[in-house]
Amino acid sequence: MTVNSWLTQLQSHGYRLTNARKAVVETVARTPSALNPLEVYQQAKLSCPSLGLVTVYRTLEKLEELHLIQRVHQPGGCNAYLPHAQGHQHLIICQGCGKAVYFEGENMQAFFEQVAGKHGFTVKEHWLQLFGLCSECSKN
Amino acid sequence: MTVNSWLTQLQSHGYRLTNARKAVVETVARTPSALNPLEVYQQAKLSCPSLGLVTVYRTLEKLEELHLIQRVHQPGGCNAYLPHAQGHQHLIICQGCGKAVYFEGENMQAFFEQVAGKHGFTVKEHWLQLFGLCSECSKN
DNA sequence: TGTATAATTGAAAAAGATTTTCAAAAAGGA
DNA sequence: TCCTTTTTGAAAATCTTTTTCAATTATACA
Repeated sequence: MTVNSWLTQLQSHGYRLTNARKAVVETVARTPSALNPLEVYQQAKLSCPSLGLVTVYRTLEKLEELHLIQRVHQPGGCNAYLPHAQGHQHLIICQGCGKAVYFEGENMQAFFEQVAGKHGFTVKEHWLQLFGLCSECSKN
Repeated sequence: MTVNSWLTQLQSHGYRLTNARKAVVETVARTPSALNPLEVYQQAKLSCPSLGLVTVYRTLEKLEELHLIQRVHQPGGCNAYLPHAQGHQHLIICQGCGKAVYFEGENMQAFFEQVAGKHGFTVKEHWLQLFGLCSECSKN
């Protein structure tokens, strides 16, 4: 279960396990779409009523630093987070419900290097993201 | 020349040509890397000393609305702008000097549709961006 | 070439998002 | 349980972006 593994990782890096952190971790780990700090706060506050928004910011920062979550860039904003994928993966995000799914990079690296090479660039990193509709949302 | 074409476009959409707008347009059109509003302001103020930051925000908004510039997403922030590419293109950004170059999408659409289909998604849009070093910066 | 008028401007204020400060509370080792 | 250090939430501070508003300016028209 992602939640316990994240809590263990926080602890093994010297961070203490608190109710506030558990609530934030549970919220981000179980939500299938990217949430911004305010959304995490509102959701996590349900299970930890004393939670403050500041603690959400601080916890997200630690989770990102441990590569447990990752910031997601969308046309509407770039401050939402998702659990990090295993290895290097790319994202498809549903424009209807926000659901996000990772997919493998396949062998695009060679293609990227070739294209970049034409312009004299050496590629270090790449971002690939698809936007569309998931099966549920394309029904309507 | 991009500058004149942008000014003409602004005018043909009912916007007046002012010194403030000319300074902003010139700055964005001639800079080979993505600039954020503050950077545009500092640069454009050199040729229009009375310029205010607010006007930079308002002008960038209009240029984006006319699809003359486009917002660029980078790890360090998502509020910088570049001239818009002809047709659908992708970006390579130099991590050293910030220089940005567009490249054509080739035939990736079919691949994207196939990958997305595996997860039940219909693709509407995609983002692809490469980060690396340009020929100048990879020398050092 | 003036003049009227509607758009545009910059400053200041407001709004939003994020970060810092700080005293009180809580976690976890002894 | 006690002690030390971390963590917390509230408030204040900071930064970015937007709104408000009176003064200025571009442009159509006489």
